[in-house]
Amino acid sequence: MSSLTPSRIVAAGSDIVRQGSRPKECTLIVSGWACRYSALADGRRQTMALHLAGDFVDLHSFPLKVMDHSVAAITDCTISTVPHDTVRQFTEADPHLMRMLWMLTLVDAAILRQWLLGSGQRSSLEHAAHLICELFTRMQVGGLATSGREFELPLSQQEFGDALGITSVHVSRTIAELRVRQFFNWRSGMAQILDWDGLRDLAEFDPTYLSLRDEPR
Amino acid sequence: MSSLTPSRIVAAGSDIVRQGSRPKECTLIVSGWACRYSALADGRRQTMALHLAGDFVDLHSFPLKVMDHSVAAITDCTISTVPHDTVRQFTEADPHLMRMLWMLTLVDAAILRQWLLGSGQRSSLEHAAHLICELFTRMQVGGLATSGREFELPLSQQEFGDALGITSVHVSRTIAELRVRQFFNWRSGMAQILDWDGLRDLAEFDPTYLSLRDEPR
DNA sequence: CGGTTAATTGACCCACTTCAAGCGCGGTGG
DNA sequence: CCACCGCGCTTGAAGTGGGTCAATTAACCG
Repeated sequence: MSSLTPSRIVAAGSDIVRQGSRPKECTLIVSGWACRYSALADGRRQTMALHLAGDFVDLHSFPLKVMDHSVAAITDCTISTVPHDTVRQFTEADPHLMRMLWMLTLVDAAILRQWLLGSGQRSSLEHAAHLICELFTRMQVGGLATSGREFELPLSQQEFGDALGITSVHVSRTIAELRVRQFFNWRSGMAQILDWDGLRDLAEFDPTYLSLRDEPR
Repeated sequence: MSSLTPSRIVAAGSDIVRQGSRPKECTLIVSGWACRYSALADGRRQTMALHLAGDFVDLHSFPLKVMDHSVAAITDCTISTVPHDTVRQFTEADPHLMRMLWMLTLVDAAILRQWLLGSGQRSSLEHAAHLICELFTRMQVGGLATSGREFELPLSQQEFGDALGITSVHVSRTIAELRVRQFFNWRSGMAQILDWDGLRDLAEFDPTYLSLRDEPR
């Protein structure tokens, strides 16, 4: 889209959008990994979404105005932005485009519901397996998987745990269990699926919620 | 809106929309309480949203087509529906209306993020306090609070626990603790806030995420 | 090759679960 | 009008998944 600003690079670890701010533009991840997160006063931190290349991280700031959470770069990220004014013009001219953007935020919400289901009801092993299935599926669809069973997962176990709502110590034990079961391996930023069916069944993963099928909208 | 169908009544406990279905209309709660939920194969169940009079429970089915979760009536509910075709016509004619509906789904998502933060990081006491603050605030805004500190909360402790991701036994103990602290009381469907500041501070409740302020959209 | 950060492992702890037994209370029928 | 029933709430005792704390090892990096 010609209305994208020239891309810029954000260093790993730094915030892209801050909670409480009122963005004037929407941010698109061109490359790298980012997360949305919120923290409590004493530092307990919850990641609410993981974003890959091709994702808008703050589309909701267009209708909602105030950010209720922050977005941070996990790896170095290349980002590009679209001014809200441009989004407004384009979407008012084209209802279909508005529906598509709306839909993107709804897929984020559907993912969020799965995370809540995982956090509330799944064991940490099931929850981790589900997140792995989700990320692998999204990366395959986005053409980001290295091969049929490998993909980059450049998170620390701490960051992975922030998404699951468990400690890094327990992430280590959980991944160890997945290794023992020969379901999954993950070392130095590279992950491989060893047994997709095993993971899928353990997690009760059903990709419907990702709305991958082409449908008239 | 004249495009609403005549309302009908759904009995407490029955499903309003089923997971996997493809609704042809959007459902509005006219009176009563409803919830969105998902369940795992063995019956573990997570509530993903609580809806009151005035809420659309499945607006997302308009852009997304397939329901990734179910909606159930908690109390007897009066509901009304708007055909997707009507929503389509009206929103294509009026971008502002589309943005407003989009915004409603985004507020649901913001609530969901708070629930995830609660489920992942807050203790059950803090989490319960936060949910109480949220519901009371929403009911006040909707004119549904009985008085300045009372409101109807017609859920069983089981249902309340399904929203928090804890067992009904632990809900009982948690509410007991809030009673001991003189923060909150809840008996036979009626709840009262005894110490708003206490609850708010315990929960770190900040209503910004509910987007209550009027803003140009 | 030393210095730093991330992952692993072990021992102990605790918030919440499970199981099970009372209890209160509204509803119903005799 | 009251005995009885059933369901939801409460309470206690015991179990457990994941947390905390701390020491060790492995990976990375200049």
